[in-house]
Amino acid sequence: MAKSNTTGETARSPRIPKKTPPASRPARRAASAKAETPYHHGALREALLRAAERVLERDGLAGLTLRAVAREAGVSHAAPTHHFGDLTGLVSELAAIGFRQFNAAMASACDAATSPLERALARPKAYVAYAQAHPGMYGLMFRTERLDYSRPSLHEAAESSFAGLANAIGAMRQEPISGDALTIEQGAAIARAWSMVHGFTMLLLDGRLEDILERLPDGTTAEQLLEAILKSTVAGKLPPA
Amino acid sequence: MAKSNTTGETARSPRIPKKTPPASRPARRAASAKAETPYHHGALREALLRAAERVLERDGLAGLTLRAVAREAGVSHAAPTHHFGDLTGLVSELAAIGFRQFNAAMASACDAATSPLERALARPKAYVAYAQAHPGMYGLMFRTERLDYSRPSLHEAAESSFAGLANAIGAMRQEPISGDALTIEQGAAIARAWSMVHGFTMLLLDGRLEDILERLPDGTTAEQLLEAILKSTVAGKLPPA
DNA sequence: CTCTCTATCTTTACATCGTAAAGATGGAAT
DNA sequence: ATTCCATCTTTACGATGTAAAGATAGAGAG
Repeated sequence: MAKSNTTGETARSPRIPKKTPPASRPARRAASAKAETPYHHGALREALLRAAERVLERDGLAGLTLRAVAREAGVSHAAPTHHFGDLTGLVSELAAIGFRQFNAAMASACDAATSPLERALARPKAYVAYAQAHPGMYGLMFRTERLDYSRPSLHEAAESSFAGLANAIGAMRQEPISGDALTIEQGAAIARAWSMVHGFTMLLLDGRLEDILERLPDGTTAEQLLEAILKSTVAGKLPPA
Repeated sequence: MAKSNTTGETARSPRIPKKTPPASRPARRAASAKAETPYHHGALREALLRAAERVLERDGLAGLTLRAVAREAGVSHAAPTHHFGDLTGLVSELAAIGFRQFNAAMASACDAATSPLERALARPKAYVAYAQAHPGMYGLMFRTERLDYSRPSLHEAAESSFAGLANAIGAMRQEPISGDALTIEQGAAIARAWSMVHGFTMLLLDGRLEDILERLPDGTTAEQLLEAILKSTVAGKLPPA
């Protein structure tokens, strides 16, 4: 039954050029401009991750297999093993990339906001927008059971995402969130905001909100529904302008 | 790539005894008291579904395979094909059972409530409680991508679950929900309630609320956190006692 | 400059899975 | 009593994850 190998990870040292990284291999592969898949050396790890993201968004979670990624990158089916050790490893590193993209999208949306109302709506709207733009990635991050959060990259990226949420809630309540202690009200506020947006996103991606959307006036969009939810939630809780 | 056979379904007529159903097979398998797996005849379909639920709650979603279910039921690995046609078929029928259990749990919790506050909290609390008691089933119903909602049993059970939610929201707002048209406020209220409880449940089952729970006063439980969320959400929106 | 080492990649192999198709079996209808 | 056919088993095939052994080529030592 798959043996549940969570500790795997064969890669001894992921091929970091120690000396003279540039111009050491002069003319083996025509520089690296058009070399999508640098045959035996170079940046296979990154190429595999890019290939994995392509496969994921093209074929969905079920299509994201070690062999499909290797095919997409043009290498043998066992090549990913040396870089990620495991399917769990590859998937976890890709999820870490997803969390970083996700955090960046929300941060930039936050920066663009001006009024308090905008600042309150910017994050959740960016949250849902990212999931709609990258449904495969969002599913990888929140639907898969095959993630190894003990990996530093994934742990850090997910932690950073949570910290961003906590800070946003703290800012909205005008009381900075401490790093190591929360009141029950603070915890409830954070959990409520995250639960609502995450739940909305999952239900939306799963098509389960169609039953609601098609009963709303003419062509109401999911974004409008989300905005209605957010405004009714945030009503009266904003700091005075 | 699995060919995505969604239409499969071989079963021509699922062996419904047309005449003289009882006492027609007198003493082949020692009645049906201790006969867990009635060899060649009887209720293999139901036995498979029971076996599937056992496998699911024991080994999780990843362990729920056609062959594992067949092993658990003590039949050959191809036997489920004639009853469910497909892994999608088996999984969808099991999910339908899950939805029915789920609906029954929430209905009985609703009936037991007396005060308006209790009535408002009973459903969401029963929702989360069911998911915690049957994490495999809840994951099957809401995490799997391999469900076929065109199957009548699953469609009906899921629809009934949604109707129960809509009615509860309508009762709380003291304005019965129409079957075919919703105002934006009604849709937002339904989507908000569902999103929040579903999101909370998913985050809780995925262990993602641990970061919050361990920062709360001493040993605050998930139930207490949920109650704090619900009370702050429902504050001032209840009909007068 | 040559030789060896070793990380990287390929090949081969195996258990498991879903699914299709053909063979066996036994209750039920004629 | 005999035939039929739904049900179950057997066999087979392609796909997957993973382990292990073989090939390759860049890097470092002499």
